[in-house]
Amino acid sequence: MKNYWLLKSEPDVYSIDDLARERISLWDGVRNYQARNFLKAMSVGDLAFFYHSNTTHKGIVGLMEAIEVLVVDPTQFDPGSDYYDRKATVESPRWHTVRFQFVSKFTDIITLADLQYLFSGEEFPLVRRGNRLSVMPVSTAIVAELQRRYSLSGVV
DNA sequence: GCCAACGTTGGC
DNA sequence: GCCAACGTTGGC
Repeated sequence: MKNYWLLKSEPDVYSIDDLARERISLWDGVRNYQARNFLKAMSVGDLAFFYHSNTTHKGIVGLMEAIEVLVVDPTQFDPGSDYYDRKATVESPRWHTVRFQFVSKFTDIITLADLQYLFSGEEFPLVRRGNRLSVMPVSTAIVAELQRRYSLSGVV
């Protein structure tokens, strides 16, 4: 059973083009427990929509695949990192994450405005007002609807 | 730049 | 354990 997710990133920090270039990326720096718990629930082979947040062109821009799960986020141990967590220890790390591989960049961005038009906040937490969650599941109903309306290269 | 909607922290 | 103050995300 393949699950679908959506992960937000500010393109100024890390964009779909960065992932397209690097091909593989460790999704480090998540410091929210709900988001982390979703990361921990991912399985190898799961697909994740890549969402550009906090930018002029907000929306889903591509797709990536989980290739390694339950990876200990190394930035939690690095005092020089923005994501350093002094309460985390190597013996009992707090933050686990996922390594992703680039799948596709969509020809056309699925804009936030489109998503707001298509889905209610009930259906899709992404479009819920004030929602800040950076990692969330995407229901199969939403995936099907997106597939019906857009050509989503890489979505099966 | 504003501010809604949280999540976290720390005093008690 | 409560909750006020503070910090952050992210749309607008």
